[in-house]
Amino acid sequence: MPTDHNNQQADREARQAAVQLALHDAVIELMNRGETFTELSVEELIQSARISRSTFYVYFEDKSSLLQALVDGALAELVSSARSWWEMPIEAEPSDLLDSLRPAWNSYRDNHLLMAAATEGTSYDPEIRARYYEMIERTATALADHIDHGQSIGYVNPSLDSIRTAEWLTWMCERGLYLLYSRGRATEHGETLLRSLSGLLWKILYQGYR
Amino acid sequence: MPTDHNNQQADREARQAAVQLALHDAVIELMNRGETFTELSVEELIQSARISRSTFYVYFEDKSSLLQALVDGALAELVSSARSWWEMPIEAEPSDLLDSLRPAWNSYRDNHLLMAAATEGTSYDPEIRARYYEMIERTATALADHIDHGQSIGYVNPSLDSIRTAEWLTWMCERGLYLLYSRGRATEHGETLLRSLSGLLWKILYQGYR
DNA sequence: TCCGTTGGTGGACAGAGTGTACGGACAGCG
DNA sequence: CGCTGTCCGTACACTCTGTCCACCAACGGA
Repeated sequence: MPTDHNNQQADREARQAAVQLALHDAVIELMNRGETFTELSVEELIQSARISRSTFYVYFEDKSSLLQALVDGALAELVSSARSWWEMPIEAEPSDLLDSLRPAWNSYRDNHLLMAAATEGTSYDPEIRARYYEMIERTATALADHIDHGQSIGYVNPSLDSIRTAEWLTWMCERGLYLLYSRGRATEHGETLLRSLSGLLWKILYQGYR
Repeated sequence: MPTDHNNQQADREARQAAVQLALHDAVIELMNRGETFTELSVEELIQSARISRSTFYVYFEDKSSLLQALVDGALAELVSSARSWWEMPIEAEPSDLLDSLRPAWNSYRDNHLLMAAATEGTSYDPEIRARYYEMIERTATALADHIDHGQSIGYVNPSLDSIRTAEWLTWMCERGLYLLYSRGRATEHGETLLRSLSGLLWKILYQGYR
């Protein structure tokens, strides 16, 4: 009896996952044609995903809940991929910092359409706003902790206000990535910008102390 | 005859300006209640401004052209208010940089609702996007020129790639201001963040050279 | 004063998109 | 075979946008 109930639940989840995957692919395809998620209508989505309107609303309350489902993983992955930066060894050199930024950079790159959709959703969707800003705050907190820790050990510039510095630097990274990828300039300038970012971060945080 | 024609033109412009002012006030009021410009409907706007729908469409093609008219001045003012930074004297000290940032900071603060509307409009409105990004690029270019000039004279860190550095720093400032003001945290944190921003900019650009 | 012109208004309406309800078709299971 | 669950398509009410147009008030000129 309970086993049967769990089986039904598992089946529903599998069906939802399948519908979500079809919609994910539809979103990616339509966005790759130049439309923003904001501009996409539910009609366009269901047609591209080849599901009926009724089915869409069986599994998702609205377009916002679809976006939440689509970006939750990407947001979490971005936060955790930044860990290589915080876990960089104490005796690291500038090239090590550059390498430690790549996981997060690549994570954003790989999910850049959804990340852009989330960024843009912050302006009209309270739930997306909450989730996205939570990601920003978690990243800034991790960076502030990294600064605090580095200052207590001696490899981070001790004159920095860790919280405020972490905020500014987080905003800089997040905005740069959004602008870079949403404007289709990553192919030509991505590596150059990543290197200059790494250089700036090194200069701000570590130069003279590491 | 031409004089008469010019009189009619002037009258129309005066009428348009009056309608635009009513709509500007409506926008500010509605946004101050927590709505984003994106979320505002033309219906809400005309009701708040106490004009008819037909009148709105006599003077504005759509909501986008209203926003363009509303933000053009604010965008131009922001760019020109940053000039105090570029024109800072060569022998300036950290506190001078802090002071030179205030005009732009205050300009953003005073127009923050419209600036937020423009930022958010970049995700669904090509014309707003073009204008807003032009503002960003003009600011980044002015900063890059400032860096180049400072490097040639010797008061800016010569190891910086001026173009890329200018881009990152512009994005940081722009994003910080948007997040600060759109999330209603400026009252508690504005001054602190401005000071930490100034400190970071000094450290990146001038420390050891000025 | 009268008349013509102008500008704003409100109402009507078509179209686009959203979200809901529901009947029909079909597959799977007991 | 009958029942159940799922997906589908259709219909529809609602909201909002943008357009059209008749009406009216105000104004200026003769």
